[in-house]
Amino acid sequence: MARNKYPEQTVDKILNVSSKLFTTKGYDQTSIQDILTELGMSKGAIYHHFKSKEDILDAVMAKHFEYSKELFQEALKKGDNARESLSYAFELLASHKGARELDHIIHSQIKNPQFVVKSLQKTIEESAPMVAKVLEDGNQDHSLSVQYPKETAEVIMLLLNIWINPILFIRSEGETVKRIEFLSYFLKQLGVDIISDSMIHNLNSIYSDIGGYK
Amino acid sequence: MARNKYPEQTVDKILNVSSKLFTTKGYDQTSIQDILTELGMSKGAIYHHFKSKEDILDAVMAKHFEYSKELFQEALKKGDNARESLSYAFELLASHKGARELDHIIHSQIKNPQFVVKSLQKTIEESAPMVAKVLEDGNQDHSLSVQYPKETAEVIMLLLNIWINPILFIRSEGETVKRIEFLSYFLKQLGVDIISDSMIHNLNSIYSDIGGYK
DNA sequence: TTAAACATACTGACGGTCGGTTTGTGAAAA
DNA sequence: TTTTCACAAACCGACCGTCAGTATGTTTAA
Repeated sequence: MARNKYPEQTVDKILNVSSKLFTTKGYDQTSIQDILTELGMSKGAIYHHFKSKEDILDAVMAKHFEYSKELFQEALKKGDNARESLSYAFELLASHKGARELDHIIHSQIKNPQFVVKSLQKTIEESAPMVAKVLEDGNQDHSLSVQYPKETAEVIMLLLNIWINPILFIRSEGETVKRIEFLSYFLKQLGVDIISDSMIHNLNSIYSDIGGYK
Repeated sequence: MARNKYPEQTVDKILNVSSKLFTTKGYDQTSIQDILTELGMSKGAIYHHFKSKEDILDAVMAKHFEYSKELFQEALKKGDNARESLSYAFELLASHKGARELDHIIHSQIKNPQFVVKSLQKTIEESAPMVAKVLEDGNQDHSLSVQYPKETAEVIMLLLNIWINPILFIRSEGETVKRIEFLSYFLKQLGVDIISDSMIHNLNSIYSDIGGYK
């Protein structure tokens, strides 16, 4: 089989299988051959579409972030003002439905230093600016009052992704609840009162399901 | 040469050379052979003392954290109360003298996902508890008033290590200054008023020297 | 017919293993 | 006290399997 009519489908297949293997086995522990075997393809195929293994990882990450970006933007459309919009968006991301999609990624981060670092960078470069914009909107429509919107946004996303998410650090359920409470508390101090009790409950039950607790 | 009288010296040599190579070339980019060549030793020697390449990395990290731990504990002895002690300790860590020791480590993190993740874990598991204890002391002697000492400590150390440190994210000098200001501001909100203007200035000039700015 | 889309055989480097060698050490024998 | 010797720690280096990446060929849509 050569000269496929729809090479984009091939690229998609490669990304899907790679994503699955990277997140289940870990990036280092997944060989190109593993991907090829599962795909029933050849090395020529993969190296025709991607220039290196890391190039595949980058594409996988980009795809996932693209998805959560759309999810987030969609949720932002709800609510009467910026504060409510942001609340909705977080609630959605924290809901089972939304989080499930990212389950296997989140869960496998500990095995994947590469994943952690890449997702850190994407968090700062892509997610945080979106949140920052909403915070600034909130300052405009007076639903929020945030002194450092850009920095606050980065810290929120950073803490959510690597501190509260119970993957990097094995801990008990209670500890995660306290972290979420802390985030809520300190966001209030900063004039961002968006985390509801139901959201704390939701977040915690998600993390509990994922199995990050000892 | 076999059956060296002082094997600890051999272990030390291995760790020193490994640390240097890991931090200059990156962990993945440093081969066991690179280490052996620089040491003038054999594979048998290295695999006699360490069970794997990652085992060497762990030992290197442990050694560095041991050093900064001692530095921190020493600084804590100064000051009339917990708040002042903590201020001193941060000031020391932020000073040129103290930070220089960690220069090459910090500077090379971007090349080293393994380094970032390991240092994240060490930060939470070792550094943060030390800071948390001081915060609690501060609650006792009424020099501080912190509602969530444990969580606050973790967030401080996390932000210092991976958010303010301009290694993971290339940025301009002004952006780092703003992050430090933000940290100072939000610590005050949390009842931890320990970051002085001179410290902000110091931190920034350090990061500037290291060359994390574009 | 041309170039994109694959296939296949191969290369070099790397982490780790393993059988073997050297030598410090502690205790028994002289 | 001195000598001897068994043992294990320290070290050597050839070798192996694996893996990312390459060189070169073959097929087929346009």
